[in-house]
Amino acid sequence: KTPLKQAATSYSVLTQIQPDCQPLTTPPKPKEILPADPWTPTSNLKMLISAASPEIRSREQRRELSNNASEVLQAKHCLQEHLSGDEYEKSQPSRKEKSLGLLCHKFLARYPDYPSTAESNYICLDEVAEELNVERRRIYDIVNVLESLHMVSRLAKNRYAWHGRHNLSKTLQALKKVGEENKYTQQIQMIKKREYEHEFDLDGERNEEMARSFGSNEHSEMSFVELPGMEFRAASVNSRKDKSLRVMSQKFVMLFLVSTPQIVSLEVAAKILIGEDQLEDLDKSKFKTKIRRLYDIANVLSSLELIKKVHVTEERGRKPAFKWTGPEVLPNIQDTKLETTSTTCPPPISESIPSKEQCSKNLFPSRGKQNFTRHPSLIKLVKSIENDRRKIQSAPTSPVKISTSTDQNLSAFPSKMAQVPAIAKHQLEGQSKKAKEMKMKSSRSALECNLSSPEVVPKPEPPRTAAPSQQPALPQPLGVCPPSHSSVSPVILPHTHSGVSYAIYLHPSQAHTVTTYSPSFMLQPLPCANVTGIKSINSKVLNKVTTEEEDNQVATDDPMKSLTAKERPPIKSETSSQRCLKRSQALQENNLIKRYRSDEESLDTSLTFFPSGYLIPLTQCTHGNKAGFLNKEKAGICSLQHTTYSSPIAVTPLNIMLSPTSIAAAPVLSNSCLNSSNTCSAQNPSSSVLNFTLQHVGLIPAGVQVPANPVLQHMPVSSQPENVSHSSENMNLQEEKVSKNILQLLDREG
DNA sequence: CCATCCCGCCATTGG
DNA sequence: CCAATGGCGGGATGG
Repeated sequence: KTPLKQAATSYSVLTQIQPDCQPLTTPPKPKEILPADPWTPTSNLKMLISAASPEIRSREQRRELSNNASEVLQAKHCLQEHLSGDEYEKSQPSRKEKSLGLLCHKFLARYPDYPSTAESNYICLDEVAEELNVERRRIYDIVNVLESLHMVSRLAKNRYAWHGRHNLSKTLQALKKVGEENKYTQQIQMIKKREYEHEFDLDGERNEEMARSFGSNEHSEMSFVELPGMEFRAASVNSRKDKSLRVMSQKFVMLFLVSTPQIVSLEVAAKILIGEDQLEDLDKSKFKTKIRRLYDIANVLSSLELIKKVHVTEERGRKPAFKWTGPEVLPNIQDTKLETTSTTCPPPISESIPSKEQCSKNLFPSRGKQNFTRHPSLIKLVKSIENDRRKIQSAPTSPVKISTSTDQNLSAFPSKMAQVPAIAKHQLEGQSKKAKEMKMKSSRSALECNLSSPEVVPKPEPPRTAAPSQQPALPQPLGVCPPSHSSVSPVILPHTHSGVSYAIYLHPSQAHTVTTYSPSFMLQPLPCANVTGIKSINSKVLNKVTTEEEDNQVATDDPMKSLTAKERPPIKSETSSQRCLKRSQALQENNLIKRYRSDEESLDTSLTFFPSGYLIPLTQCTHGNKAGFLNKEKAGICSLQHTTYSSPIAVTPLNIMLSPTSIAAAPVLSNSCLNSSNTCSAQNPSSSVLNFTLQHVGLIPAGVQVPANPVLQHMPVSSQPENVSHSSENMNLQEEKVSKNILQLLDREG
């Protein structure tokens, strides 16, 4: 409102930006370096640029045009528009310029990513607020989420310490772990599932089941996740840990770290974050508020370049979502010695040993005042384990032993197979709007394509470039990855990720719709219903993620949609009849679902999990032959790395890479998939995968199909065994995990 | 219209 | 008790 405001901002920003030089002290407030020139769009522009450049400077290795830069540029454009038009708009800082994101950039620009010594940088809220010319309130917003990442810590009122990204890696590890313990993956699935059902919406009876499905889901609240080593001092000042924004922020991050295509839609996030306290409370206003907060958090996370905004498009329309762009988080196996170098951030650390030691305590503080908030989760873990045990014991069916089964969220499980992005999307250079932009985008996306997948598949037919020659190399899948790009290609690391996602390849005509979905859903009884799926037959766009520059369509995970998808090409005759029956069958299936549901009920969260042995990471997608096969099968499946681009035309087939493990596990697959294989004529995806896989690996001749277990075939509800055994497996592994951790701990201390 | 999210009121905290 | 914090959601804004 006041012109002074702007002027002040501009100089303060200009002068504060020497973080690289003297990180040791809070930059003195230079009062009159710049004769605060009157506010003009131009000056503001300058400010923005200057704000940006040091940022960029400080992270040379960064991708050229990161969100960071682009964001600023965007603002710049905005301003330029103002300029060109009429600069009469002098007084309108324009909402964007006051955005939290921008503010956050300014804030971050003041401090180095990796301060040389942790203790040296202090932040005085007052000061910052003043210098940045914002309401103090806003600073709190920023600082809170920074604190949730342990990039800062509170020292006293008005006083924070700046740690930069030194702790980031550890924090993320911790968060991921907690997220796993919280079964966030499952919760996400749950939400999506329900969402789907809702949409499926047969007659008015959807609410009834919704109510209880979450019932078992009493998730004890977890509180702020502390980083060991950061807690000192905290006790006195940090007593109030229940600050929701911080916790919320952590949880939000967890969602990313836990879900496999690291994309989280606001909606899902909000639901989960709400669902934790109060279960089903589709309170509209509460939801709305949650979303609001998430935007706030997302903004600063974006500024930190940990996430970026994308869109998940499905038949309903596009939903806002965010994609993790931060460092890959490895399950923390390596001890404190080896700093897991994040892919994104240069690990300049060399002398930060003190701080590291400080943090290196252990992730599971066992006693003393270290009893920070870590405990609740542990407790919860135990609780949930016991719970599981109980459930299992009371389970109606005796568990079937599945050797390789593993829970999704056991990241520790050595599925050595690296996942390499499977599909590459080639941009159609058909249309043009803004030449330059276009150029930029396409080049960039091409780049990303390259990164995510060794080869770009221009068209389906001539697999020329493609690598039919590319044999499914079992042992080392990684080789293919271009090592260069940092932030975009975290893939390089052997992706120990637990949950692997799969993509369904659609018929060429459906084009631009590649979907990833998480395996766990495949075993759901729902597929049947799906297949009968109403709009599925023609539904073209199932799910896609669009980047800001809506050029790239990224695959995302939405089990439902994707399932719907595979129904597509009605090849067999039965399909038609099936279609006729759609309606009635649908109802029938609905019942089926319910039945299943109730059965499920005895089983905790009741999600059927895809044993990890089923992981079928894909190296890459290649020629069209396979595509044909897949299409015929109505579904192809491959695992995706986070980003996948689909071409409007090209159906990108795949190479499946199998590890011995998965092969071993394969037979089981036929078992577990039958539940969906009878009612619907459509072939069950799982068996498709199996067959495809086996064929591909040469275990069975092409053309031969491994039939689903004939006996079980007519048992609609048959997933229980897996479920059970699964849970138990899960439990065991978790326990094992815990004990391992404890051992580690002891080891370290000893 | 609707996705975003700025703004600042006002309840809590904590010093 | 008062300043520091930080829920919270109305309503503005840009696309």
